[in-house]
Amino acid sequence: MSQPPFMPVLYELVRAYQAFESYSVSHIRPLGLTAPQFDIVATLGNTKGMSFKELGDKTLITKGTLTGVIDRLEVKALVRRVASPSDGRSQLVQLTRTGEALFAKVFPAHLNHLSDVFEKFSQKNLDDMEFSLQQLKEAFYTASNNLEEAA
Amino acid sequence: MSQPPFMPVLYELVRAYQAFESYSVSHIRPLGLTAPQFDIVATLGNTKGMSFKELGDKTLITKGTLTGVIDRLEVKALVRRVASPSDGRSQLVQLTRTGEALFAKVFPAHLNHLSDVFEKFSQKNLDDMEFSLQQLKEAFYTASNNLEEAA
DNA sequence: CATAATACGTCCTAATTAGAACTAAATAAG
DNA sequence: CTTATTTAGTTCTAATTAGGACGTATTATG
Repeated sequence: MSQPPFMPVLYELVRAYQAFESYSVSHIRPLGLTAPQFDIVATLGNTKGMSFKELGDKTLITKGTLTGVIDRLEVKALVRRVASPSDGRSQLVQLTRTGEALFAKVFPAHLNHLSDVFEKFSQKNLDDMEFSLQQLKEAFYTASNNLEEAA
Repeated sequence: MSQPPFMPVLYELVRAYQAFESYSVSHIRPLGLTAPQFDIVATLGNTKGMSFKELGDKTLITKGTLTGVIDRLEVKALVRRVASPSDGRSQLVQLTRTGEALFAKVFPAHLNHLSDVFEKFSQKNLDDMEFSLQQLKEAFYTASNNLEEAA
């Protein structure tokens, strides 16, 4: 009946993530973008574009989902699909002129919004957080790999 | 152009959360449950049931979503809706006999699945992680409240 | 007590989500 | 070179997601 010692960590992980999402969205939503849409625009900013595969790896959005998100950004004229010159299966996604303008306006503002959260933290404090989260992430990766090997 | 010092923390937060979700779902999915459905069953286990409001607060599932999740669990005969005796607006959600049996079988197994991840961590290690995540969560809460006050 | 303001859960809509089947293209194996 | 396997992106389905409108019930205000 006693609670395992790792439960508080998982509880706080979920709450912290949700708090971040909620705070982040409070700034993104009024811009007329959803969180995934903003994520895509932010990822494409200052690049020459990238494939669906690469976009998915960076944003953790799976391919099935990504098709729809890009569709909607294309309707808004913020991104465009371009056939890859090197791979006939691959589509490159790029910001349009409009998309670049939005990125230039909105991305710095979003960083500013986020920076308010971290005002009170020292660099050491941030480093400790990063380290804790890395440890957690790695532990889940390791455990996942152990499952695969067992299969 | 230089990256704000808090970006690595946010990056790791998102990755750690995703890694947790992915690992957790790998155990839940084969049981025929989705993550939110499992979350509800786990939350209702060893209780006399609770209102939608309380369920939502505990699981961070918003009301609009919760109605559908409970609907599907009711179809599976794992939970039931009961009118609240004290509040005419409120519905209590309880596990059925079947739901309790599933909880008794599946919840310990899930804890066991999760415990594999944390094997290598000392208690101090876990405490540090929890502290870091609490700090993060609180910082987002504080920043959100500041926004509200400004409005 | 009568009315106003809240609170609870449902319904609706648009978007995201993952996974599986599918088509087309590239790469590996023989 | 030909076949087999793998990979990229689209399409489809079932479920989740948040937010807002809505009806009903409760609580606060006068």
